[in-house]
Amino acid sequence: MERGAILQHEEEGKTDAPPARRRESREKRREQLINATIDSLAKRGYAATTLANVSDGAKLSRGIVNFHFDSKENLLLETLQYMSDEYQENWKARYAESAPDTASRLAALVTADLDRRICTPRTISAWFALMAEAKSRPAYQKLVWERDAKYRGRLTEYCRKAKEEAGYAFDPEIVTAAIYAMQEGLWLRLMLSGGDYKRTTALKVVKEMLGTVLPKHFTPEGTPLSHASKRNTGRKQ
Amino acid sequence: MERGAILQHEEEGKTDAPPARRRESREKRREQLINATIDSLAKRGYAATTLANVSDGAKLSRGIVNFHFDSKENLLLETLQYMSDEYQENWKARYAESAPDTASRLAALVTADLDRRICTPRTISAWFALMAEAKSRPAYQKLVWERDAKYRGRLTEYCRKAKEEAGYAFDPEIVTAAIYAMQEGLWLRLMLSGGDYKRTTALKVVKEMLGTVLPKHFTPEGTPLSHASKRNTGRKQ
DNA sequence: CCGCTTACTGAATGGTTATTCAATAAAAGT
DNA sequence: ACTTTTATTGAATAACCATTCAGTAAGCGG
Repeated sequence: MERGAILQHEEEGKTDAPPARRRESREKRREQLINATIDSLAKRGYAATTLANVSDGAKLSRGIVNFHFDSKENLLLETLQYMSDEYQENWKARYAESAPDTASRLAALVTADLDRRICTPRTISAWFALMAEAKSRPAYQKLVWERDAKYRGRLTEYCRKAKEEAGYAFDPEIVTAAIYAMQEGLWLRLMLSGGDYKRTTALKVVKEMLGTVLPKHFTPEGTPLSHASKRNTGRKQ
Repeated sequence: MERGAILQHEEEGKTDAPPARRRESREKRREQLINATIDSLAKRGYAATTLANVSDGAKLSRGIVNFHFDSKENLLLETLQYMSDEYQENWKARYAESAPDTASRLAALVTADLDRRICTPRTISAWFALMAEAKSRPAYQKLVWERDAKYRGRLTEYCRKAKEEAGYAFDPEIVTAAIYAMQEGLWLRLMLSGGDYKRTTALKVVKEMLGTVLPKHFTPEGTPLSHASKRNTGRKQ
C-alpha cells in the first residue's frame, strides 16, 4: 500500500549512526530480523507484510531474510516461536517472584498477561496477525496450542487449590477456561479499541473478576488476601 | 500454496447440477460472492485469499468480483459488513424472543454469541481473519467498534438492572467488559482448538460464569431464575 | 425478430513479490 | 600475507495477482 515507513523500533546492542554494513553474529541478525517482522506485522498486518518491508525495517538488503531464514514462511514461524517464548518466560518469572500462597500465585499468573513488558500495542497486534492465520497453518496452531496448555495447566492447578482451601462450588476446569478466555478477549479489545482501552483498565477488569469468583482469596477489588484461610472447608459461599 | 479446492458451502436458493452460466439478479450474485469469500477466508486465511479463489469458489469467471464489487478491498469490506449484520440480527432476535425478566434477557444476550446459527467454524475463522487486519484498516475498525458498542450497551443496561434488583457489589461496566471479553476469548478458543473445544463446552463456561457473578439471578449452573427477586436491596452477597 | 440493456467472460496488462545466485567483502584461521 | 570461511548484497528471475476491457450472450420490451 504505502511506502516510506518510519521505524520506531531500535534493535538491541547498537546505537551508532551508520548501523549496517558491519557483520554480525548469526543470532544477533536473526533476532534483529524477527523484531523487524514484528514491527511490520503490527503496523501493516499479515497480508501487507513483505520481505522488502522486513529488510528495509532492519536497514539491510533484500536477500537477507532468505539467507537467514530460507523462506518467508519460516521467518513468520520463527517469529511466532520467539513471541511465544517471550510470553512464557514472562509468566514464569512473574510466578516465581510471587509469594507462595494461592491468592498471590493466582494474581501473579493472571496479571502476567497484562504485564507492561509483554502487553504493548506492538506485541498484541503482531500476535493476532499471526493468530488469525493459525487456522489454516497447522504449524502455527500446534505451537500456540502448546503455549496455552502449559499456562492453563498451571492456572487450573491453582484454581483447584483455591477450591480446596475455601470450599468454592465451582468446577476448576471451567473457571480456568473462563478466566483464560477473558484474558484473551481483553487482549483483543486492547488491539481493536486503538488506544481508548488501556492496559490498566484491563487489569481492573481482571482483578474485579478474581474478587467476584474467589471472594475468600481476594478483596472485591482483586487484592490478594495472603493469609492462609483454611478456616472454612465447609459448604459454598 | 495449494490448488484444487473442494467447496463445501452451497449457496442459498440453488440445488440444480449445472449451476452457473445463468444470469442472476445483482443482489443474489453479490451474496453468493460474499459467501465464497467467507469460505475462502475460513479455509485459507486473509493473506491467501485471492480473487481467483473467490470466483472459482462461486464457479464464476475471473472478472466477476471487480464487476460486482469494483475492488478486492471493497469485497472484503462488504463481507465484514455482511457478517456484522448477521451477528447483530441474531442477538436481537434471541433478545426479542426471551422472557422479559432480567435473568432471561441476560441469558439470551450472552448465549446469542454461541448460537448454532452464527457460531460455526466457518464464521469464526473468517471473522478473525478480518479482525486481525482491522488494526491497520480504519474502515474495518470503525465498523467493528460500532457493532460492539450496540451489543455492549445492551449488556451493560441489564447488568445495571441486575445490580439494582439484587444489590450486587460490582461495577456494571466492569462486569460487562469481563463477560464480553470472555465471549470473544471463547470464540478465539473455538477457532484455535480445531474441534476439540465444542460450542456446547463454551456454553457451559459462559453459564457457570453467570451463575457465579449473578448468584441471585442464576443457579450455579447458569439457569435463569425468572422470579422477580426484589427482596434483598441490602448489602453485598 | 430486433434493438437495447444488463450480466458476464477471459485473455491481456502491469505491478508486486519471494526467491535465487554470482559477486563482494569482512573476519578468522594459518 | 593469503587462504578459507562466513555474512551480505542487489540485480535478475519467475510466479502470482488485481484490475481492465473488448467482446459475448441472455433477457426483455417492443
